[in-house]
Amino acid sequence: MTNEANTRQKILSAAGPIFAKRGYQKATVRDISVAAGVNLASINYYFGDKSKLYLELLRQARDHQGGGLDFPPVDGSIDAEELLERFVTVLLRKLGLGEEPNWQMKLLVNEFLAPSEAGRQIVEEYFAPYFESLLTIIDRIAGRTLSRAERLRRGFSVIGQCLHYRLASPIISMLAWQEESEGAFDVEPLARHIAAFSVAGIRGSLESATNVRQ
Amino acid sequence: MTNEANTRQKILSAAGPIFAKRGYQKATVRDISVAAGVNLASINYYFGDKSKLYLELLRQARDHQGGGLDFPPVDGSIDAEELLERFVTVLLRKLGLGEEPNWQMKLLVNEFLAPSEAGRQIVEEYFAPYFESLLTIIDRIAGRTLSRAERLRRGFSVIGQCLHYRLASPIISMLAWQEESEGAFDVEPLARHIAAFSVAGIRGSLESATNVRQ
DNA sequence: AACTATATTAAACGCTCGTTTAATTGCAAG
DNA sequence: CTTGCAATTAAACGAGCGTTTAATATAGTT
Repeated sequence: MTNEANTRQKILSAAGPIFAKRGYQKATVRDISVAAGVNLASINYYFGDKSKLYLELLRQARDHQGGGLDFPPVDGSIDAEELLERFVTVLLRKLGLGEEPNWQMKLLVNEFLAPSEAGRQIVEEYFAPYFESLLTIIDRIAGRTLSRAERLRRGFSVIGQCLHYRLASPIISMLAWQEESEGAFDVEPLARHIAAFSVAGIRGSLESATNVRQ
Repeated sequence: MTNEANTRQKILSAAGPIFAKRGYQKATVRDISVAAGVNLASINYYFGDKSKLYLELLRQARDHQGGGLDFPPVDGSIDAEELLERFVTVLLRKLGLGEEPNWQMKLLVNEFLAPSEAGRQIVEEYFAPYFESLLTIIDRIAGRTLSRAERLRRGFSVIGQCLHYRLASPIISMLAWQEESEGAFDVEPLARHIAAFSVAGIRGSLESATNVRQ
């Protein structure tokens, strides 16, 4: 009993970073067992199989994804534009701009981009509330009632800009090779740009939005 | 001689869609040989190994990526905002919104997101000119001279919005489940939204851009 | 001390993969 | 007809993978 929780926990601790770094397919149970300092067969003994271990880690990541980088509450006391910039800042940080993201966030982002059948629901449970709070910020910036489709498109425009810096980072560093761009893609200036761009975009696309058939 | 080009071509034709659909890792040489109607060993006979076949296909994709969806020339005779909307429309189509993209584009996008050592240069050669032409459109919309960093950030904001619909499509269909959103994410209305959002974003972020330290 | 349920271990199983081998075919040149 | 070379084939190789097994060790109970 004293050891059950022990090796089980050792497996979980070792597997998280490995799954996050290599992805589900390329992460091998042998690597995990070695990193955990436990026998190979222990993984199947405690978790049944590789996929169940992965699912357990995904649930852990959803439930307490460490880091303390939680989005500020969306209340009425703060300027909406300021709120958006904070939202973008936190999201960029969570996505790993500036520093390495923790394995929990990596796992969730991986599932976000290529959901497995089992992981789909978990990711939805994690991201949906954040996305909805972004939509309320957008409502306040727009200043008028938007249709569901209008809100979604503006929300995706914000999220898309942020995700791009995490997804296309190899290409970005290829194109942004100049020394003059020094620091231009650090979190703070980047968040300022995305927030300013988006505030103008949200407001500016309002008049034309009424003409868009949907 | 009559047969050399024959089986070689059969392999190339069969391998393209398979690599595009499954990705490099999950695509197996056995699947390819069966689909091509060719002996398993022929692949190594003609191409050396799996990675060299893949590289050959990547080069093919870069050189003549079919579909006739080329971006319109960026000349001065057309309104810059109109140009941007066309650019976005073509990009969304290339990315496979609305219909299945051809395997050439899929290969290039896959490499774009997770470049292999060998493929990195090929992807850069393909995307760089398109990206630069987007930057000139942005210049005209901005109406004043931008620094390299300012141009890049605005370019990435446009590209990021477009890519998001290809990358996060599973999540998007999860969040946009409503019937009222019917048609709101088809190519044309989506392109109109992204173009309008971006034009406003490009112009609106100009005044604050001067205050951003970089 | 003997028993029992649990935990750990080394080894092997069965499968898939990319690749290689060695034999055979097809065909044009001498 | 025979020689020689390119092309094709069936088969196997060897490595890596997730998983299973069967034996052993450990600790709690009576």
